[in-house]
Amino acid sequence: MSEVIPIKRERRKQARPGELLEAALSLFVEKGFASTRVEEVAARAGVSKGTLFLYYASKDDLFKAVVHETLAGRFAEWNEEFERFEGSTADLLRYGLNSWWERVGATQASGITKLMFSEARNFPELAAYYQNQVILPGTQLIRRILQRGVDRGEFDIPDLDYAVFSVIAPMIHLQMNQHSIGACVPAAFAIDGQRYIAAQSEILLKGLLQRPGQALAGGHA
Amino acid sequence: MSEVIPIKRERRKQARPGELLEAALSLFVEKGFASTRVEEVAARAGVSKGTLFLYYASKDDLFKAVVHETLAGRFAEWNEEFERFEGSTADLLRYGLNSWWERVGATQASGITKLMFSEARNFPELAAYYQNQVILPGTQLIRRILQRGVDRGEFDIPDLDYAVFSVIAPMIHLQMNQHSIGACVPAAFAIDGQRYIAAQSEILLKGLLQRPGQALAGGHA
Amino acid sequence: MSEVIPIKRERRKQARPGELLEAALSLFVEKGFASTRVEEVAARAGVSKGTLFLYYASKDDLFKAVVHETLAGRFAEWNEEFERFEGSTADLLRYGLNSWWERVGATQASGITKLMFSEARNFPELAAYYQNQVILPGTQLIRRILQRGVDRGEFDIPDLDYAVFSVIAPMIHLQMNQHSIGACVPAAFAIDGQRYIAAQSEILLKGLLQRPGQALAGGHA
Amino acid sequence: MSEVIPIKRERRKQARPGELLEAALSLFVEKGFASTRVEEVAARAGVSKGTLFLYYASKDDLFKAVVHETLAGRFAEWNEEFERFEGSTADLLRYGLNSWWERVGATQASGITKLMFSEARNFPELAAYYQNQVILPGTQLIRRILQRGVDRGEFDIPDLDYAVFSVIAPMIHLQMNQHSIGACVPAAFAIDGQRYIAAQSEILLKGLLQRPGQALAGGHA
DNA sequence: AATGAATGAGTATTCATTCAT
DNA sequence: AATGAATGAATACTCATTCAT
Repeated sequence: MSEVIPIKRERRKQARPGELLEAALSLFVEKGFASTRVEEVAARAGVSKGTLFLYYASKDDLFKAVVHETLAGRFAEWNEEFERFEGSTADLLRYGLNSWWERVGATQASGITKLMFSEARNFPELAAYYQNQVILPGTQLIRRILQRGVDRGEFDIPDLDYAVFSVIAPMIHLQMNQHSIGACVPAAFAIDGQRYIAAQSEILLKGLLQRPGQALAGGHA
Repeated sequence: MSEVIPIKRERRKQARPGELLEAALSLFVEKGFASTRVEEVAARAGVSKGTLFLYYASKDDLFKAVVHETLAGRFAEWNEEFERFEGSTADLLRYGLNSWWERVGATQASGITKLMFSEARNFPELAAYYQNQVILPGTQLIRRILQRGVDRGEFDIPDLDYAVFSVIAPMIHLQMNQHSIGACVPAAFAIDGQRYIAAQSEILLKGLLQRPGQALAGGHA
Repeated sequence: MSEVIPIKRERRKQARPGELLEAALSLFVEKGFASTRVEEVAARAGVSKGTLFLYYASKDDLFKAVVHETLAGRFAEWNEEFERFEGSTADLLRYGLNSWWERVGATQASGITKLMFSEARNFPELAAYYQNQVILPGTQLIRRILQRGVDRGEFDIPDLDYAVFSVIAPMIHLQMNQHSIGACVPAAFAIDGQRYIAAQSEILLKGLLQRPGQALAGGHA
Repeated sequence: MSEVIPIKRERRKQARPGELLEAALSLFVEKGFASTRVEEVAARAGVSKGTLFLYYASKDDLFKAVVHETLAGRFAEWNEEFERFEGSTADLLRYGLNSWWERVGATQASGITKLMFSEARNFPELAAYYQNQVILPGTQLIRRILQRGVDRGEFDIPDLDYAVFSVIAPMIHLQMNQHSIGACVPAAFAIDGQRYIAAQSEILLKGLLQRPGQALAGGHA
């Protein structure tokens, strides 16, 4: 009874930065950084313009905070998870892509990719950060998975370094689409993420798997 | 003697709109629509700000013109070319991807993709245009190629509608990368387009091709 | 044990307004009224912004309080002191200037002059107050001293009303300099107040004193 | 008749910077730098806000330009003029002070002094410039005049370095007054510049002149 | 057609002031 | 009394657009 329950003001203060970042992410993704007014961000977060500047010193700072917050320490957890996986590498890859879809692709967080690709050249410093925090660890994670397949005799991959893009490309494409053209187009044309992931997984896996007793028919049959 | 000058001037005058569009495309791709100043566009095209407005009524109009100009009638020619192709569908696909790389991917024109994905939500009207002029015809072109493979017993494609993305995704990814992160990152990390196309082609084709006498090992071998 | 704290607090509380005025005076003098943020004033006084507004209803009010506090009842004491002086009027003037230097010129209080001259036109009401509380009484005090010299046959002053400025001008100049250019300039260029007062006193007195048996050589020799 | 007379637009363009500086000087003097809005300056110069920024990149830049413009090369001319003077040094000093009053003290230009003293600490870079362009040359000019008087046996000046302030102080005081308190006070209290200069000149000269056959009565008669 | 001077609506940012705690 | 989070009016500065030349 005498316990001091955190009251309105206090509770809100704690929540402010997060609410602002969420609002900023969605608006930056929607309209781009330059076309988003800080006042809109503040309004969507339910505060006044002045309050935003209490937490972030400038619009640029806000952008940086959005990127850091959304990306920070994404991969530690996943690395572990995949390290412990015990099934076939094909299943690992399927599982990975589906997990990614559920945890990232289908959520707000996926917008950050569109944001980075759209604004990279205006924020080279952030582009470098993204390269180091997302692209490199992501690429390495995928590379380790593919390597596992090769090591276990499951996969046959001539150019391992570039094969990772077979996994990355659909993820990028799906995210970019969702947050741009896909959002402007009648529902009939919209891409179904789950079906997309399923279809790509199967083609991709068939493309990677070792085929007992035969070489690729390729080239000039 | 008095002939040379008028010719030069005339040619210049004729060239203006094109020079402006070219300048605009590269700047829009570099910095985004909102962060590009019309004065920069004019300067890069070698004319004054006022002159730009002689040709395009507004910055938005300029953007639309850039998109229309860059996209107009892209596919008619290709459709025919592919219709006449006589080799295997695998080769057709390889040829298509390489052609695309040479004629689009490796050129300025590839920037339009980044532009469209970045700005779609601010120009829904253009997004629709892009959908109709590029995405639909492009998708259909690819779909026809895949269908050809299926019809001829070369390919085995469970979900044809979504299989087209296996071809599209790498093209999108490559273009987006080139004009964003890829442009901000040390050369060592840069992606080699030709190698990228080659690697993806082979994985993709292996993933699509009919495999005599066996089903996909899938799931839980 | 429980006595010490309340005393401290009490003393603090009593001291607040004074600490705030002191902080405000020095900051206003340093940076001007408009460029000084109330938050800085509060910080320098060791309280929060909100607390300042507990004591002064607005920034303007704070400014007025600074001026009133610093100027209030400056002259009553001096008038008496000078009234009782018994030596020569030259000595009285010397004594007056040196006293002023010690009690005002060399102290924080001198800043108020810079402040008033800088801000007068934005605070005409305060300018009037300053005119009445400082300029008029100051002028009259000096005028009485000069009159004393004339009455006692020590001084020869053709235009008594404007002669007072001979005394005032160096004081103003010295104060203005101290709190502006003088504060921005290498020590080598700085003006030594005491030497300044001494030098001006002597020239001034020589300029005022009766010269037995001869007229000014001046003008049209 | 066929002569191309500079037309409205062109003529105005040439005049712009000067008109802006004039407007800025008077407003800065009136209200201080911080309290003057650039829009007011533009309005007083008869142009829009945007136009001001066409000529001066920032409000700070405008301020610097005002100072430079008003002060630049003030002293070259005067130095020469005084070098050629042939009368008594007393007359030279009288002439100098009256010239100064007519050419500077009574004009808009005098406001710059108030401006510099008020804003020096916010623009240390300009304070240094003022020190070098105005205070130093001004001091030296006056010192040379006083030295001339000493050299010719006209003046008796114990502390020459600080004696210059006897000349400077009234000029500063007069200017400061004019542009601050003096502008806020009923006409009855206003200082008459010419009378001020006259009164100070005579007291000052009497204070500087050699007195044949007697020392200063001073100190302790 | 071409220029570039001029405009003013639009936007990021600051800061005096309020008020819930 | 004291705090400091929140506000929003105020202001410097930008840039698409106009238009006289």
